[in-house]
Amino acid sequence: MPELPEVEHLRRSLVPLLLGKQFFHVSLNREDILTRLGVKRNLQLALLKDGVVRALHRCGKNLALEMCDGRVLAVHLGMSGQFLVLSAGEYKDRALTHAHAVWQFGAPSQKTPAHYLVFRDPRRFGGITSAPNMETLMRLRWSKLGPDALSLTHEFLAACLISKVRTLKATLLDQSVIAGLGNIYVDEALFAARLHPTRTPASLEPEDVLHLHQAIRTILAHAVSAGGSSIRDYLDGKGERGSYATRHQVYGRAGEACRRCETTLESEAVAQRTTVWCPQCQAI
DNA sequence: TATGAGACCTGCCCGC
DNA sequence: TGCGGGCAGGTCTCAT
Repeated sequence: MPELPEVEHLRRSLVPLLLGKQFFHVSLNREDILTRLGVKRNLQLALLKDGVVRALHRCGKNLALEMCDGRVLAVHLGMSGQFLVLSAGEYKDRALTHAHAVWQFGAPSQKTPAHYLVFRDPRRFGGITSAPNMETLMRLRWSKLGPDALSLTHEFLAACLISKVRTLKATLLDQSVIAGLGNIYVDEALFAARLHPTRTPASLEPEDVLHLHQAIRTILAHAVSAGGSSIRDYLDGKGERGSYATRHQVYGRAGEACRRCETTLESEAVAQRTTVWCPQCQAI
């Protein structure tokens, strides 16, 4: 279930593998995973055929490949999405299921694809979006997202929480408020800030907001460094797992002892998501 | 306009 | 051992 740390780690792992490389062949095995923003006619063009990768961008949980000619392909991994770089031998050996889109790429001078970039997504909660340029992608999609959680300022967090009446959990999960947080890191941040997930943002004291801001920034930074949390499906661009799951304080630990106070962690659905908290450390 | 609830989807786990 | 049901969760759509 890739959230901001997993997508940022994926972006960093793909940069040295893809930057300056050219997509010689592309294939799309499921058309319903592709959304086109103003790229109606040529499917191959929409999928970046012949393009040379200029940059990889990220906003929240979204990743975008920008070509030297301006074309853009945005990727959302959903719950089970993977964006893998494989050698020709690995691609043939692994016979990947649910490989919805495949690009063959190599150095522009070679004219011979040496590697495969594979988008696979068994549960199909993710997808790819093509756009003629970054401006179109930003205007039609990314502008609807809140600020990226890694660059979130204390002042902005305080401002966007002040008017909200729903629960903290629901507010922090809302990508239009803050982009990048998902179920794992919201639970971890609320535990670190000692805030109960069902509290309303409007009930927070200024020091609560300060603690929450520090918790979000610290946890995300540590998670990015650790390569993210591999719970089930997540792998980075090289097919490697992240190690941050071993450092989770609450997520996935319902019924176990709190690592701070030994109280048994509780679990309940909040904002339609399984939520784990410590009733002692995170008292309402 | 803001918020909550349901649907989508499939692999995994557990109980029978 | 095999089958069936429940669970997991990010985003979109619809209802309130």
